[in-house]
Amino acid sequence: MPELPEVEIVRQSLDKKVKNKVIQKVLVKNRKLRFMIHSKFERHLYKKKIIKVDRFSKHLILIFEDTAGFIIHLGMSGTIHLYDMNKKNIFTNTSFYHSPILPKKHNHVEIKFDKLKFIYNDPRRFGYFLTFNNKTELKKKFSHFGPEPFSKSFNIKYITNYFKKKEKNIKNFLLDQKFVSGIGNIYASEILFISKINPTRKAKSLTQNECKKILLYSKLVLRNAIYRGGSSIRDFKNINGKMGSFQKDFKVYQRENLNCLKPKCKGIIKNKIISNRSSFFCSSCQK
DNA sequence: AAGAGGCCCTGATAGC
DNA sequence: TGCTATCAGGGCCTCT
Repeated sequence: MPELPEVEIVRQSLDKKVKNKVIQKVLVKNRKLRFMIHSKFERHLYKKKIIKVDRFSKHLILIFEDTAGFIIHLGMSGTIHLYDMNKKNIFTNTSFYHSPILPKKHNHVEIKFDKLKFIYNDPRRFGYFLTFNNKTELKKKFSHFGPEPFSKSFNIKYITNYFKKKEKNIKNFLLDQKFVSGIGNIYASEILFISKINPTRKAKSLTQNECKKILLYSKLVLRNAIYRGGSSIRDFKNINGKMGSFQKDFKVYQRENLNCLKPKCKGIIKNKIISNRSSFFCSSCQK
């Protein structure tokens, strides 16, 4: 479900809630996720104090006092729910059921802090947990990932070099985490719309100016989405239960057959399946 | 080496 | 009401 902006919203909220809290108990109810949750997972977390919740790309990184920690990837349907035993409050980042009730089915991991319970729920099981013992190990986990859009190494030289001789379409590159990490199917369509680039264009065919647009608008679209609190597709909520509002800004995503929102453009938004993923674009103004 | 396609899952929704 | 088909925001693996 979540792309970089949604994960960032979860990170911000989660950081406030679990920072400086000590893990008292870990209960793994179902180890089957994309990768099996390691048998040492519980022991790895037990009695550890979380000093920070960080993020890289679509990964949450929970860091302990001793620089060890663990990574959470939410996959398509992973959600995090926090139950505050003092206030009897439930904080949830997403709710598929429009309900503030804690989910019953598909809870995989429960982490208990003093007066606070963390629940990881994932119906489709595309998410995963990974542990690391120190900074070097953490760095290694992300060594095969490309830069985030906000990174200095994601620059015009990097993009133009990368696209040389690349036959694959630009849409697939925006989704390719080895090229740039953090963009998913929604924002890929949005970035290409603002850049006025057709998703089916071969990467090598992009001009220097078009590469600049990819660079600029990748940053802009994601920043704006974070600012707006993430997207609310199927009721995305941040961990305080507040709805994100970026979906109000969608220019093409899920707007099939509607008018193009570019001023004076008479185009209609199309949905073309590219590599088995829907791609929304205006065939009139995206060249 | 790059690129295409299959596949891992459950649940919501649409159409009959 | 119940069946079936289709689709979903991710990304790994295998094959060519």
